[in-house]
Amino acid sequence: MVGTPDFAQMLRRCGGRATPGRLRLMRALWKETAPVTAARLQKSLGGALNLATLYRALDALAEDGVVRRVDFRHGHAHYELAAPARAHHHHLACTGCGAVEDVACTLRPRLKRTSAFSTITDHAMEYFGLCKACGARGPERGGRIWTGAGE
Amino acid sequence: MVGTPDFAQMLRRCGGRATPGRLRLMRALWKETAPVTAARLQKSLGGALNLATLYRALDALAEDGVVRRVDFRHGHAHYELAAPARAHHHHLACTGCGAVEDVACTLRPRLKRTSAFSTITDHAMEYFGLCKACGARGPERGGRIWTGAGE
DNA sequence: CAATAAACGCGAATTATTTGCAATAATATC
DNA sequence: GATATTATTGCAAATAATTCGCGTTTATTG
Ligand SMILES: [Mn+2]
Ligand SMILES: [Mn+2]
Ligand SMILES: [Zn+2]
Ligand SMILES: [Zn+2]
Repeated sequence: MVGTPDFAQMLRRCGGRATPGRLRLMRALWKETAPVTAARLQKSLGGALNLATLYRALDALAEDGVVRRVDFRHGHAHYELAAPARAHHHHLACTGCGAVEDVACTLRPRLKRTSAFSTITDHAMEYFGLCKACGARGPERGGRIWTGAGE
Repeated sequence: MVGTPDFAQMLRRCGGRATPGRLRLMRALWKETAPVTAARLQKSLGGALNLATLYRALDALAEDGVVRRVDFRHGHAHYELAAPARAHHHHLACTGCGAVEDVACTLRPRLKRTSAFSTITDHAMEYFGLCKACGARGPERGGRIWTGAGE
């Protein structure tokens, strides 16, 4: 992971097309140092992509695990590059100024002193998976069963 | 924590008023077994509270830490009773059917086999706190500094 | 009981995100 | 390289969750 990853190949491997728009999107995400909003991303792309298109691309990429959606409790989503471009990790967000610091995922986060943060006032941790019933039902073709509609 | 907590006192201790609406809200939350949406909560209250009022109450309560906002990646928030009524914990949510299971917070979550779930496909973990700059600045009267407006 | 500020309902406004649809362009095939 | 197939795109309109303004009610305090 020395130079820039081959995004074109990465996109195609996920069953997508390497369009100029998505390539720019990947490169823009690659440069980011912290999760960004769709709106900010669009600006950073010089408005190259329509916002609706951008959301669609991000959704597709998140679906494939190439992009990770992050919730900082701001009322909107943030996105960042995930595997295989970037190693799995978590975040520490400042509720005061919005500063974000990466945190390694030890799955044993007895957070030690961190350089840029003084206090940890709260944390969120949610696990996602399949209950036995759904797991037994097998990977229903197409994935997602429960859409969340109405709840 | 044998019987029902004294919600009236709990509300007043947080600088709020023990209105019939908020008392019913607390009792409704107390009965819930998993985080619920504002809309669902309103129904469970028989529409006793206006949705806007409900959101205002939930915000205030979350502010005081009495209520915890949970993100299950459904595009809307879920709420549940927190301290001192309920012990701190986390969740395991089924992306298939939406089933939710509580997970103890060991801060060392090497998730062992759990009863109702077969697989854990993903998890989210975000920490919140204050960076050194904000921490040094002290608890600005009123709390929140960064509103997230515009980002 | 009167004063004060919190809480309420209602309707309108915001915001993030999604969708329908017709036009384009990337990939696979020939 | 030309062609068929299908994903992607832009744009405008639609949703859905959450918030706000404001005039009215009511809990709390003394
Ligand atoms: Mn990160
Ligand atoms: Mn719970
Ligand atoms: Zn800060
Ligand atoms: Zn399930």
